[in-house]
Amino acid sequence: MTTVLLPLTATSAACCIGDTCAPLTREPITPAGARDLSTLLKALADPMRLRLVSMIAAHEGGEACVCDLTEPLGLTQPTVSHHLKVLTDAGYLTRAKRGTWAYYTLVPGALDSVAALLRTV
Amino acid sequence: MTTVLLPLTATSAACCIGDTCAPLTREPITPAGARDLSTLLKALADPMRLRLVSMIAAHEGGEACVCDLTEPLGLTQPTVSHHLKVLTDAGYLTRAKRGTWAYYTLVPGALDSVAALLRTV
DNA sequence: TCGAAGCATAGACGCTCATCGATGTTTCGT
DNA sequence: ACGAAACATCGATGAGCGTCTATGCTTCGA
Repeated sequence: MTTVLLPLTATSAACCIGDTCAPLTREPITPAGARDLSTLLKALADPMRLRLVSMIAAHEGGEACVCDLTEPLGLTQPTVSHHLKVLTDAGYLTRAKRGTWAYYTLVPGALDSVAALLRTV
Repeated sequence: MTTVLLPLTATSAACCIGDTCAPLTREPITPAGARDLSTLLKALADPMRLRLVSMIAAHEGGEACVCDLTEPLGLTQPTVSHHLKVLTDAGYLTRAKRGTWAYYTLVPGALDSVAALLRTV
């Protein structure tokens, strides 16, 4: 499955006026919304995938190929490719193939979208 | 295990000046930091637990007992108690027992702390 | 043209986790 | 004192996931 979930818009974020939510009794998250958000969080809820995202963002040019990421993580190449696919399918990364190399880049605003969604829960 | 992980401080958040990170080549997340953040995200990366957090926050008084949450979720009481323990151990909820009832409350700023950490990845 | 390099995919294995039924513990009425 | 109610804990089970080895596909250089 290669469905892209991001970007998502924080639709029900107009709850907090000052620094606190005045009426705490807004409506709870919908079951479908909870399922979608949990899918996004599951993709990030792994130590190696978090390090992958961070290493790609910290790499020069904001992109990195698989060969750059395998050795510092101590994982095999298929495992790294698997994690990169999970992150790409969730919408956090994009893949650009140049020659024999596959360069992965962080999607701008992807992490911020999830962070914004977290406050709407 | 009942170790409380939250609250966490976003120590390396002084990266973005305007709306974009000027040097994208900051240092990547540490392995221990990735492990801790993944633990926090794992606790939230479940549809029922997201709905629990949302339902507790939306409930009157900002608190709810187990009996309030079992029926709308369609889960058994032991399963709901299990999820509430996971969320409490992660630092998202607090437990206050009054009589035979156990009232759960959302920890203020817990979700915002994780959201802030997400942008530091 | 052919071998090598980079990467993706397939299949398998072991572990974690979500959920359940059963049971123990505590507290409140009667 | 005793039964009932609310909740936590325990043990089991089935599904999902992270990781590996093996293999296939694509691209480049000799």
